[in-house]
Amino acid sequence: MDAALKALAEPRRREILRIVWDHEVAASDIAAHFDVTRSAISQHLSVLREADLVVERREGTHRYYRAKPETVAELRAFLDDYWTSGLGRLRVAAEAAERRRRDR
Amino acid sequence: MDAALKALAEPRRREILRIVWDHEVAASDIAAHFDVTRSAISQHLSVLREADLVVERREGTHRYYRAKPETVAELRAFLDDYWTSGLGRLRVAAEAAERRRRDR
DNA sequence: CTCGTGCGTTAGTAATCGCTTACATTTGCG
DNA sequence: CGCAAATGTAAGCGATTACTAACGCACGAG
Repeated sequence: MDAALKALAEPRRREILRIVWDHEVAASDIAAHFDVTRSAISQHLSVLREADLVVERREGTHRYYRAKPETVAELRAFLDDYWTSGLGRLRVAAEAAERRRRDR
Repeated sequence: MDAALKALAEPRRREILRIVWDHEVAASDIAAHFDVTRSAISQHLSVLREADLVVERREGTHRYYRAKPETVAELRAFLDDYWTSGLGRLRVAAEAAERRRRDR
């Protein structure tokens, strides 16, 4: 999950994920969208695959990538929880105030 | 916005932002939560401040930090849009298919 | 079997990151 | 003023990042 968020902190990878969101796209077709080398894209795809954000299917000499909706959904849920889990935050802040009072 | 997402890709900074979510907390109180140096936390706070995710208020020798809800909301909106903006994705995928057909 | 194509992998590089240690700055207090 | 507390800043370090260039490998066509 942490790996997924880190992977999407990179704009290029966000764009790649968009491209393969609901279609399988071959690596070279993905690379055609960018000004960088195929190699760079291949490495980005590795990062996305290791973060489990995309899946790869091989067919002949081609390699098709597609977003993995489960992981995307998990990441989304993780963030939604982050924005809204106020209880944990309040507790931690209260502890800080408490500690400050005690240590003086 | 990009800076904000990048800032939150770091677990420590996510935790810091949580701590100052709805309370002003002094730098040293924030640092007390972690095993790393005050200095490291100070640098994390700089990153968060430059990403406009927190604001700083000085009072005497203290420096109080608090999350900036506007930026958090913007980031959240940006991501919500990312997850759901399907039209752009379809267009891009269609272009890829088109290009592939043309180039053969 | 051999050659071109599609892609990954390796090696190398400049930049950035997260961290520590040491020093600087500001503020309040006696 | 002189010292201590709260905090930032600077310098340096090992790890990682995003990239390029070059090579390697598997597959399909002839």
